[in-house]
Amino acid sequence: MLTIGKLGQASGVKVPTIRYYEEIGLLPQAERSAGNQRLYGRRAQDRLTFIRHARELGFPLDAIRDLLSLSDQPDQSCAAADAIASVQLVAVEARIARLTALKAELQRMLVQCAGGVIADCRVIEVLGDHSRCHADHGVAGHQTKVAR
Amino acid sequence: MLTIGKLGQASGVKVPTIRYYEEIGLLPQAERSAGNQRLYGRRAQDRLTFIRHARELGFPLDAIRDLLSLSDQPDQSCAAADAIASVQLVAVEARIARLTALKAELQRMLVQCAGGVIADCRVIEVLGDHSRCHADHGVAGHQTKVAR
DNA sequence: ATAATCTCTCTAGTAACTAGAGGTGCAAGC
DNA sequence: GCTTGCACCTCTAGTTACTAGAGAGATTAT
Repeated sequence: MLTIGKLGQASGVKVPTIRYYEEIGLLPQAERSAGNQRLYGRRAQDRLTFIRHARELGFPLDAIRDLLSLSDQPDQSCAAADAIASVQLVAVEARIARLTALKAELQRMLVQCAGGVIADCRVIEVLGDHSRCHADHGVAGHQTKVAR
Repeated sequence: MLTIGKLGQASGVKVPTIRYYEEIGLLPQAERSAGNQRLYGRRAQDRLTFIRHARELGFPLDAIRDLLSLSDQPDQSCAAADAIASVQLVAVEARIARLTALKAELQRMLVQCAGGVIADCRVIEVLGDHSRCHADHGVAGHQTKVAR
């Protein structure tokens, strides 16, 4: 059995994060030692590694919760797991597209700004006047969600 | 002079967001009508448009704060504004690189998962066992920041 | 035995808002 | 002139996924 610190080292997840995962029910309540300290076995370690790995692939915790409950039912079809991963893939692709457009606009701003004075600065100018901007990020109409 | 609702429509920023920007000092305290309602002139509208546009390009509010104070000093060199935009460009590029790797891994997971049963599901398997994963997202050592 | 380190709980803070409660202002229709 | 209804006001709390810190108790090493 590992203490929380050892588990953190083994899994690469910080100690407060492990406690947080327990608090929100992503990990089960840990067993406790006589002195009330958390103890973890192999199962908990595997589960935490799963969570960490999924986080690294960008899955939100809610999706991970679903994936975990799926992985507890090995006889079910994996269509649901596929669906979650597909949603994640689409989200990732959307973020990439969005960021690529931003990158182009930032590059154009910087290239055109020859390093003069603020009054002539393309960066400031483009930000202040949408008509100077080539990127299509929907200034018309209502608020568009900013992709992160 | 515009009321906050009109300003929101004109700028594409939601009303509570405008109040929030005022609260954190990104917008100055608005003038008030006799009945204590906020009123905005051309300057405030320009400033808000600037903020919105910068947000759309992914700048964090702190960077926008700096850019705004720069744009109030038209005689200064624009090197500082360039630097802020450069930092943002680097951050965007890093996020793109990160997300592109995630996308590849997700695609691989999905392609290999032929739609059987959870027990044989590549999605679940890859998440649970890092050695099955081809993506380089640093499972060794300590926690890596997850790019958004 | 004591010091150092680890762990415990609890609260609060982060970014950038969003949602809701409960109450006032104001313009238009009748 | 009055009422209806929308827009506005303030304030609190919630969101995501944690992180930081205080103050106290548990383990481990010397």
